[in-house]
Amino acid sequence: MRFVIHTSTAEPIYKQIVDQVRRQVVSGQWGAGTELPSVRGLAQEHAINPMTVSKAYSQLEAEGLLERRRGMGMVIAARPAAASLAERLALLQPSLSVAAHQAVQLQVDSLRALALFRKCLGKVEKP
Amino acid sequence: MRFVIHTSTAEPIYKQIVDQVRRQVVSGQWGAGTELPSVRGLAQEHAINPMTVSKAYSQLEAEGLLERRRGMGMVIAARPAAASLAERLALLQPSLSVAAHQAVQLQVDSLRALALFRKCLGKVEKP
Amino acid sequence: MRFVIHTSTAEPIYKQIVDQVRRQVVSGQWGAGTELPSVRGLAQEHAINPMTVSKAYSQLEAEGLLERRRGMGMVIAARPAAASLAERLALLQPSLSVAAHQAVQLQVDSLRALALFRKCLGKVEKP
Amino acid sequence: MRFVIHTSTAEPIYKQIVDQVRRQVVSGQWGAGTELPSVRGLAQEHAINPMTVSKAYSQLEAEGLLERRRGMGMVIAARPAAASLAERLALLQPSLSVAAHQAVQLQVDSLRALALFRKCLGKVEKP
DNA sequence: GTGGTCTAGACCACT
DNA sequence: GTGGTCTAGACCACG
Repeated sequence: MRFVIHTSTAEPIYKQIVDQVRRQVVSGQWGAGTELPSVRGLAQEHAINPMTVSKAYSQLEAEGLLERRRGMGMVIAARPAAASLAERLALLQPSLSVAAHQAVQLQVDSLRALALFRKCLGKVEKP
Repeated sequence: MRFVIHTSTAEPIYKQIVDQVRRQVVSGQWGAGTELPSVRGLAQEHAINPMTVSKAYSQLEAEGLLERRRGMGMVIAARPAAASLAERLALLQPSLSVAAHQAVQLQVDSLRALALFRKCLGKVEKP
Repeated sequence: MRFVIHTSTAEPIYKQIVDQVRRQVVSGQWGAGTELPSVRGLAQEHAINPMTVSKAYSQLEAEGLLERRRGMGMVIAARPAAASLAERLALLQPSLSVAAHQAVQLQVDSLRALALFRKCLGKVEKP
Repeated sequence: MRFVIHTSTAEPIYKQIVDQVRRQVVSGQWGAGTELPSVRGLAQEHAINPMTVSKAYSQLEAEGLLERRRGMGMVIAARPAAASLAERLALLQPSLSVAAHQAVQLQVDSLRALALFRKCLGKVEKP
């Protein structure tokens, strides 16, 4: 239930919140019904504006990831099953296409590019 | 000598141009003296604003990567030898780190992610 | 290309904008590529805050109904053809169901309810 | 004596209750002395907060539509005769105006809109 | 010129 | 207590 906010990064604060909630839900750590910190509470805790938090929550609500309990805060919404493997691969492809394009432009051959990607995966999985 | 511009991406157009020129030079594919497309030509070809192309060229000129030949457009500046493999891998890493991060968030295991990346590389090399 | 904004209504301003754009697109009156008034322009024209307009546009962009042309304002996104008559009737039905429910509770018979509705339609068409 | 509560609608719960009672009384279906469901009973039946029901009843009491009988719950207050047809039509008009506005924006012609409304009325009367 | 982001502070509605 | 909405004004990135 903890958020890490970097106010000095280029990434917008509201986006940091959105992504963190999204990850917690996708990874199953926050199941349906989990209550989120209140807009004002989260804002005060990190010394940011309540509007900024509200914007993040609103976006997550629009996505169907959060539900508003009137007068009682936001909770993780009931969700359909996780996306299929094919769907998740389709979501992953754009980033890999971009990287592949860069590898070719940099004259990095496929073997080395794949080795580097494997290394990156290892780092992310066990940092 | 071809540019690929995505106008619907979050990445600014001028940055796409800068990065692509940089990679072509760093990888040694565009040697010193190579002529770049004219500002107007490139702008018209991709239906973007000439100011945007100009901004990208100006930034590259400020870096010393391009030289302005009066009345003859821009050419790749005289440069030391192409970057080493290690340098090129360092330039490639950020994109792969992002993709790796997304793969883990999407619960796509390493084997499948690597297979997808290999497929993307194949597509770019032999389209 | 005109918006009607009621600041004294209970309905939020940003929602009025969202709904009006949505209907204009769904009914085919605003085709793909139609340019929308700028955030600042629309705000000034109706004496409302630019943030309010921005919020509406952002929501429409998240829905995929609008596209952001960087530095050039928002346009109606490329979309499938206008919704069929059946789809438009489906969008209209909820409001009419609510009204029908109220009519029955108010003991207003169907003939009189229909007559009143016809009158309302006349007013809207030729105000 | 039944209420229909939609918790996922934008319309506040307390207002749904107030409006439904008001219409039943105005149309003469609930005469003076009719007993209303208890705050707790109604709240439990629809899984809503008793405070919400209480707020609705209090507002109706303030209007003079309900009377509090100590220890015996609320009853419809003694009232002049049911509202005239004109008054009831005036209460119905706002909903129909909204629907008419939407019909025009959706390019649904009057004939079809009226036909759809007739269908909705039929459904509500004989569900 | 365009939209995006954030802040500070106000008022409202709902539970 | 909760979130929603709006205002006013600031700064930034992009074209």
